[in-house]
Amino acid sequence: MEQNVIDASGLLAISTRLQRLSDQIRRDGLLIYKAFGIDFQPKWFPVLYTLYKKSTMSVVSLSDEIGYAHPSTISLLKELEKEKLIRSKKDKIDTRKRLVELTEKGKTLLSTMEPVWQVIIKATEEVTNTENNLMKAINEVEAALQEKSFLLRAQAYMNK
Amino acid sequence: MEQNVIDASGLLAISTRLQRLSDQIRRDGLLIYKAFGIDFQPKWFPVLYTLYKKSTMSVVSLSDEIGYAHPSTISLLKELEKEKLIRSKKDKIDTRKRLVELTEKGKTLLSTMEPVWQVIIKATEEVTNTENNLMKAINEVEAALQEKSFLLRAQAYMNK
DNA sequence: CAAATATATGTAGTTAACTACATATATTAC
DNA sequence: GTAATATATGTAGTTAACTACATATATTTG
Repeated sequence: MEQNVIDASGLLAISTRLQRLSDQIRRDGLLIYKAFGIDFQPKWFPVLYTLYKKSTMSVVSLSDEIGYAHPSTISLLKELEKEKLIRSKKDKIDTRKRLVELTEKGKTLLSTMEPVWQVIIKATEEVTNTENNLMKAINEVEAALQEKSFLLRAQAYMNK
Repeated sequence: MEQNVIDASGLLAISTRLQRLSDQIRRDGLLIYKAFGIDFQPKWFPVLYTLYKKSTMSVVSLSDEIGYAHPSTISLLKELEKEKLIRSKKDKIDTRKRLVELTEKGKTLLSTMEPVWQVIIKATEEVTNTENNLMKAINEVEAALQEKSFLLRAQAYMNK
């Protein structure tokens, strides 16, 4: 009985729990990069890694790829441009588009990060490979939400 | 092979993924309350629910209970006080302490929220009860981090 | 019991995402 | 081929957590 109350509280506070965990991991991530003497912020990862894989992308396609609203991507790109890790140029065909790519400095940084990534990946695996795997759980939940939103699911229960 | 790259990328971007999911769930939570015509923000939940369970608490003990830094709690309490959902009084014994409790309005709101919670709980269960249960995964990861931090685990790999 | 330390609360400023709105260019439809 | 619509980018302001610092009161120690 009391267990139900606790479960309810946990479920209702799930966004809070997720955010706290996110903050915690990000702070430690930053410390790990520092310990390796690398000037890199965890929040840069999705943008830089995507450009590393895909070479050249427009702002919106990059945003879609990493799952961010485009203004968030723009502000990350501003930082990365200031750090000279990326550069951008106009698309000759569709002049609305700004094409973004890694600079040499960016490519060099990403390759020097390889060993750090190995460490982070191992530590993350160690922490998340519990009975219920967190990464897989996130993937599954995101897939479920894509199929039918939280709000629609709730509304189905409301109409009963 | 490609699968490994995707996994590595996912693991490295874990804080980003967690935060995005958190944002998404919170936004939908707000919409659900709105749909019920209840003036309630998801972020209020941990504070109000804890006060509902424990009656009266100081600012710091409340913060510890919900796992927030105390300034975050103070700013939530300010909002809740403005909404007249909570009130506070000095601790007669230890005058440094501010004791916080629900007002009648707060208690009434929480009881009218009971049916909404049921809907949210059901929708959340539906979304999170996949093969790897998200709530359980969070609990497991938080327990693992409490035992040994992410940074310490990474450092163990660095020294090899 | 006075000084040093610890604890409780509070304020100011930061961060990293967001939404809403604005503008420029491209595409589609008549 | 022009008008209407859609798409791409950008700016401004918001949000909800945080850290760092400041102050007041309690507790501990010599």
